[in-house]
Amino acid sequence: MKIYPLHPWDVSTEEAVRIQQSLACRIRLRGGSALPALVAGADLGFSHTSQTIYAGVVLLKFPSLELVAKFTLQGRVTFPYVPGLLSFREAPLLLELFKKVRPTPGLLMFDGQGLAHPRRFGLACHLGLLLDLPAIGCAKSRLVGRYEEPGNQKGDCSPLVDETGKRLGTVIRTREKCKPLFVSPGHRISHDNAVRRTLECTTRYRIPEPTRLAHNLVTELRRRDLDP
DNA sequence: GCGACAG
DNA sequence: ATCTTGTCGC
Repeated sequence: MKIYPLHPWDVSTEEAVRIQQSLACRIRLRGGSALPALVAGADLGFSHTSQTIYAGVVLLKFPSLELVAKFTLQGRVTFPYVPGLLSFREAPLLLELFKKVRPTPGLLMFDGQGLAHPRRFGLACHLGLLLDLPAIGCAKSRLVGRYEEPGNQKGDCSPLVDETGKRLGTVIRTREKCKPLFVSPGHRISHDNAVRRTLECTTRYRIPEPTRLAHNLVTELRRRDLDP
């Protein structure tokens, strides 16, 4: 896949914030109505004993969600975890891995926020922009925004809004009796289509298949690399 | 100063 | 994120 190198990664936290502020205006919140043929899920796994990190990307056929390819790569962490700057910690290795991914999927799903970010530029926005593809952020918890608890049935939604009342994303009950998911557009997709695609990618688990399978992939890779 | 804070 | 067995509930 092709990557658009819009900025350096070896930066300070202050520079990282400025990069996010300068790129946020390039995010497009329209699109995603065309059915993708393939959906990609990406995730990272960390080691507790070393600085090693494991990246994984899975390609699923859509809408059948049949797994058609897996890609992995390991590297080292070079940036600390700072709420709001997650992409500077995770995106470098994921981008390296995406260079190996083929064929190019029509939609990307990430474990983290998209628009629902302090500067409206979460991980899904950052990667969606650098890969220039529709992207969705599917986070397991809230970073910013307020919301009312969604209903208890699978598919029940509640808007996530900022202090002004402007929409940042959607809180979705993807499975009964489980904590909801925080879904927001990453790039080239609308709120409604981000919600629609997320639900279409969700089966019997709380986490949508793309990111769930990508998470399983990096977890087994890490354990096969540390145990033996 | 205190609480909040994606992974 | 990561360390962990059983266990309570559907």
